[in-house]
Amino acid sequence: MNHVREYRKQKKISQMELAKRIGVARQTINLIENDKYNPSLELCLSLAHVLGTDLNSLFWDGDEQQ
Amino acid sequence: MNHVREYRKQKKISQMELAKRIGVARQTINLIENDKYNPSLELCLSLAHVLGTDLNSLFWDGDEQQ
DNA sequence: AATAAATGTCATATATATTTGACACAATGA
DNA sequence: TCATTGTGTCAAATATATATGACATTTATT
Repeated sequence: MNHVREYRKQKKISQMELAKRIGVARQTINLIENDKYNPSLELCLSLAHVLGTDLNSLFWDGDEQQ
Repeated sequence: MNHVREYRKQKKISQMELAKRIGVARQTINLIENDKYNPSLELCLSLAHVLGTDLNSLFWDGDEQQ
């Protein structure tokens, strides 16, 4: 239940393009977008930077959002 | 360069106590505090919840902090 | 000073994130 | 309709996060 896909589409780039910019495999992006696994912090930080946002916006849901 | 240790000390709990509450090994906490590796997102989320804070406060440093 | 608690660290084992290559199918555009 | 691009997914291999047990050292606490 993260917001990676939304932010990626907002940037109008493909999974492959996003993967290339971050330096991971396309499958990694795909699996993260579909909540199939559990990325490392370093990868989350790269995603946030490349997508022009921050950790909370991508991965922190619910009530206690600041 | 995360802020786990600061928030843990603020809560006045040991690495062992924090590890127990989160359900990981004490070494895992120790290595994260000392930037020896790269926790999973799920673990980061647990840390944020148990420490009463959020992802950005623990792991998002620098300029673009919101 | 002595005892206990907290921390740093090592070595080995296991679970799982991530990679690579490939294929099928959907969507898009020529 | 054909070609292209994007996406979902599978299987096998590799890298690395995490666990377990142990020990040394530092930091309270008495």
